[in-house]
Amino acid sequence: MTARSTFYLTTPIYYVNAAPHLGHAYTTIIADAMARYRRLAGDDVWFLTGTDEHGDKIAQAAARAGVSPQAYADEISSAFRAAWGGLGITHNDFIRTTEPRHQKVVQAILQALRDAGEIYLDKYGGNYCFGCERFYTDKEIVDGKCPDHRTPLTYIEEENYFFKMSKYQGWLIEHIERHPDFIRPERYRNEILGFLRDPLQDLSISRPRTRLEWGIPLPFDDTYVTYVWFDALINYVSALGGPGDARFEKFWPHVQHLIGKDILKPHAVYWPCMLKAAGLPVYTHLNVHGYWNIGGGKMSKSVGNVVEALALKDRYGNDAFRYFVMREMAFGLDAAFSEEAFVGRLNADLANDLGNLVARATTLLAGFGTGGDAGAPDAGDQEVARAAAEARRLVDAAMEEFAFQRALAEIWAFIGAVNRYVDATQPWALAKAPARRGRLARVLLTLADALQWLGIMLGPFLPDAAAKIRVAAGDARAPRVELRVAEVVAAEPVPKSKKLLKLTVSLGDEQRTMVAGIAEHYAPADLVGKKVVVVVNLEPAKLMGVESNGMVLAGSADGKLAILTLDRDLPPGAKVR
RNA sequence: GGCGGUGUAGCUCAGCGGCAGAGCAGGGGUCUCAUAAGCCCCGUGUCGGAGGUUCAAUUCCUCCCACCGCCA
Repeated sequence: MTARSTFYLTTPIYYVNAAPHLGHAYTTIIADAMARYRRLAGDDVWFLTGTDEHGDKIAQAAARAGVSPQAYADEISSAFRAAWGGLGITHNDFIRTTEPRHQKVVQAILQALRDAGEIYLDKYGGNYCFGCERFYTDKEIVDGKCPDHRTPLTYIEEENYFFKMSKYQGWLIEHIERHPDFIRPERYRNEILGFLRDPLQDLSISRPRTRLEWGIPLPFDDTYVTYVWFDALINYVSALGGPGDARFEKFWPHVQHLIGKDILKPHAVYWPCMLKAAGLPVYTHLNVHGYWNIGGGKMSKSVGNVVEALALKDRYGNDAFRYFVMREMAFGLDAAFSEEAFVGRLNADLANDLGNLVARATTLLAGFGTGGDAGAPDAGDQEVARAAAEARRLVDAAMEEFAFQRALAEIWAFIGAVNRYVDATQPWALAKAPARRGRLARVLLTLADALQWLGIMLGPFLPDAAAKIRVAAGDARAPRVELRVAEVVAAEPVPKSKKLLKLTVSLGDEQRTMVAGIAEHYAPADLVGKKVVVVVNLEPAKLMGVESNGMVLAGSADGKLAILTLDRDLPPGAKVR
């Protein structure tokens, strides 16, 4: 028994300059799987995603489209919401940086930092690229042009506000060294420690409104707006209502961020320094994943094939898509995305191993049932239970470090074990030997247990398939209710009972006593000769001293009660299906 | 240019001082409950190259080559 723990998980907020694609979907899917997994473990989970909506690029795109920046952001943000709906994402909140609740917290934090002397105004000049929304150093410039856009740069001299990030360099290095899994996997931690070996610069956090209108105004100087990261990163705090809010106080101390490696530096360097300066606890873990390579080339947000990749979800199903991205990519490393690999996984893992196991188990359970006295578990049966427990332990360990691919591999190792168990025990052969019915029942119970376990453990990864498996396993275990037509041959009140009648019913070849709670609605004489519907395979039960061997079916509503009868005649004992 | 990473079976990768591993693909066999699925069997690969340390190196060290990342 572990104590119920609190867990706050975030995805990045996605920039609304592009429609949702594979990169966004991967991050969000693994976050969802993690959130579902922790909920399954009984944790108190808050799972946040959202959209980042300010900046030049949005303003420009809106102008090109002939709409306001807000209308433009509304449209793309809705597309993200819709995409997550389609993928069955179970986020608890969706934040947008244009929402008042976010702007309020950003401004409060900026003002507090300004008051504390953490923000200062300074003048500087440099070569600026409007496309990149940033200055370039002389060394970076290629032939006097932007190294990225290949367009001419503009020399700009202006005053801006700066955050005193450099003063936190020593603290940050020490924090990372004292918490080895603060940034994980390790390769990204090393990358940041390498970066921090050189002096850290202060961070420019503003842009003059003359140049950039579409942003959050600085609370202490409204001729400026907040620039990029001070706006975007604070979403993780503002979505909880900010310091002082009950939700913030509850979840913030347990926050873990999930990001792609493209935004490592802001999250690993700027964000901890910002939090430290604001007097807020830093996150517990920054979990960093790699890129998807598509068709041999780099994944790029502007390339159409990343959108096509997401379309495979519609062609092959949500579960298949989720499974592929989580199983194929080793967390933290890059991976290749191709329809060929996708279909390979689909066939080998989902259809052959899992799908076939569920199909054969369902048929076996439905065909032979789990009724009757089950024999004692033998070593093979116990091994299945042991394998399930071991798999659970390994999946827990893998999920602790966001190793989704390993978690799935462990579950599939169990699926392999169950397939081997079915082959070894051969329930179809046991069914042909009447003397081995007890053994058969035990094997089928073991199989039903295994199926049930899979239905639960696969839930975070394959929500739809897992739900179907749980239904199949539940049906197998639930004793099938056996219904018959019965004729009431005698009826009398049960002594000292207001509600109960003792009925004697005929099932054709036998007579039984059944006690029914219908005395307030039917007189004994009204019932004799009636054809009713009864349950015949119940355990005997004693009611007010009378043993009842079955149950008469009746419906009730608003104090009225009616027993089920036939609208045509059938002989007593007729089966009801 | 500086720092770091990676290079292992056809493919994707694990192992990281003690006789080279897994999954997939491929070949063979077998069962019939099952989705032409399952299960069983089949891998001598200069562990990128060259040197070195060691009784012993895929594993540690140095250099080189190739690719990748971060920084400039």
